Amino acid sequence: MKFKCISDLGKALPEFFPQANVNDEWTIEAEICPQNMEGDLTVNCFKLARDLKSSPDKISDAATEYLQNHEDVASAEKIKAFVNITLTPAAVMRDTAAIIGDLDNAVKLPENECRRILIEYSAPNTNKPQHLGHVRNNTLGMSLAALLRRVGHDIIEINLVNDRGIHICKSMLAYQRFGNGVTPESTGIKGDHLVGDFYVKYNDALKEQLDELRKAKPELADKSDEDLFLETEIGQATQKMLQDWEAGEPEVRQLWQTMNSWVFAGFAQTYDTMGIKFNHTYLESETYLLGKDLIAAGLEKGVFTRRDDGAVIADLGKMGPKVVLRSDGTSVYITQDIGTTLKKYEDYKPQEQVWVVGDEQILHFKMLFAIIKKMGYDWADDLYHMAYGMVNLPTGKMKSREGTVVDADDLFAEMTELAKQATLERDPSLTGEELEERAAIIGMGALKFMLLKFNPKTTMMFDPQASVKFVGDTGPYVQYACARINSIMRKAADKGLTPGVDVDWSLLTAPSEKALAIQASYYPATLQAAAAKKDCSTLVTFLLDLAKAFNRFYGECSVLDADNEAQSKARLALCLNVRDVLADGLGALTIKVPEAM
RNA sequence: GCGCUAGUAGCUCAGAGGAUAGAGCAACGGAUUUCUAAUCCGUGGGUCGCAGGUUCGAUCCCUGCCUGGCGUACCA
Repeated sequence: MKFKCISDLGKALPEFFPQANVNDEWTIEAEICPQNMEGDLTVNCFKLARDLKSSPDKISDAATEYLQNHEDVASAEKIKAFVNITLTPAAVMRDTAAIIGDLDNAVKLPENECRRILIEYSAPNTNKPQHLGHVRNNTLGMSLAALLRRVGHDIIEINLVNDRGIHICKSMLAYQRFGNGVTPESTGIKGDHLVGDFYVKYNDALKEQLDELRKAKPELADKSDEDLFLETEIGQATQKMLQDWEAGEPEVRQLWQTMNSWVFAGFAQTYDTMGIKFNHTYLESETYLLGKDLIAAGLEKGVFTRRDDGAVIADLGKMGPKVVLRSDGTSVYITQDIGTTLKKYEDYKPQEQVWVVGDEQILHFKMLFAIIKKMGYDWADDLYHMAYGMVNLPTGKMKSREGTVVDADDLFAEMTELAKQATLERDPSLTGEELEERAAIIGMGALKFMLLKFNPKTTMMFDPQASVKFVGDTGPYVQYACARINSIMRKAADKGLTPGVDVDWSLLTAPSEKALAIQASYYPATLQAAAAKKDCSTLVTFLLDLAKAFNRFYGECSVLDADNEAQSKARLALCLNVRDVLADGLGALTIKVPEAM
């Protein structure tokens, strides 16, 4: 399918082995030959043994003999049960250019495999600004959306903002008591940060009252903060505020509206910096009552049962019983999620729903999906929790109490500033919008790339010192490869050099040229595999490998100063294809490419 | 206790049963009158947590153990 000699080999091999258990659809794959081995591609015959019902040794003998006589093959060498193939330069370039020259086509899934997928991510609370943990979530969510969209799926990006509840009332209460009527305008502080400051003030005040309480009543000293919350004056006042909110008390509602609007304005700015555009934002204040009716209906149908203590539960077999409605009739977390899951289904009729949510909620989502299934919705099988690990710092976990939380906006500003300094070092003449834009692209590219490099499920370490660099396995490394190609293109254009239509691929014989073309040709398969696994990190690895292959080529082969003009044109054509692949891949991760660096 | 998850170079991480286990950073040594050195080339660095098992072949699968993280709410 990809390389002609490999697909020919796939057709020919079964003829050598009449006992083979294969049909006409049977194909074989070649891998890129390891660096330390002689060859361009390698066929692993161990893997073919089962289908061909013969020994790896005999298969590799047959494959080697067949390939040695193939017109595209310069040499084929058998080592153990591997066949290492060196292709003729013309064959390499013909086969790879066919793929990368028609990227759009190569990358898209067949229409019947394209689905409508709803992805929910970010899901912040409106009581404080976003931090590094949100940045990982946002990056994973937006990149997954872009990746799936690139292979042809119809993607809907959803945010569900937690804008109500006791924690929201905490910042509101602190503002009432200590706010003196300040606003984002009067202080010049970004709205979400201003509200977050009051959340901090609240916790300080609460801690003070808890300390006093424990001093006054030594018998309570061992109780947890949670247990003592309603024993404090401020705790009671907060509880009262939540009740007033639920009763629709105008003054509380007004304050809530005002402070939330500050936070939303702040979030909008954060999302804009990252390049996030949600198709829709649900507000929990509008959805938090949704699940209750469903529970009542399910109770009648026998999906749920009422326990002796009055709580409604779902029996989830091995996972045990799960309370879906408290004995006082109020909702729990999962009740709302049941409601919003159905609401999202009704609103968008997706064929698949994805939640980008931390891995501490794995069990919660298993239960949610089991409940939806139990309620009789077959599409419950197409619900997917993309669980990702926490972000730790060299000092340990991020803790707001210890002030170690890395703020999202601060981080963006820092990355951009460092990118700006690095950019100015190379080109001091840059100023104004061009400088700002380039710094933003490089800084944000470095940050997103760094976060996407890790497998989503791993608990990752964020080292501010190391993460802030732009050398090595970084986004700017890949961007830089693109910038180098752009520069070559500009100079080529100055000389009136264009690839033209009749590229003579046979002129590209250097090992680094062949390796570059072969690496690039694996892009569509890599992209589709990453999409199938919902894992951007494999694409990141691929782009690094490709950029590395390009930089090696760059050092070895001159485009503008080649042996002759035909070779220059061929190399230029190769470079253009590579740049398209790199830019396309970064685009599928929502990372932009600067024109120059 | 039970469940999930991780343990790979000094550090951060890749390695969907296959070759002599890789990359970046850090260390050391080289490359620029040359299409951008945010680059390239090289050197050193490993009992893949430990012990068994399955297999022609195990970092990968199975079992047990050790160590860390998370979960096990009528919290979200």
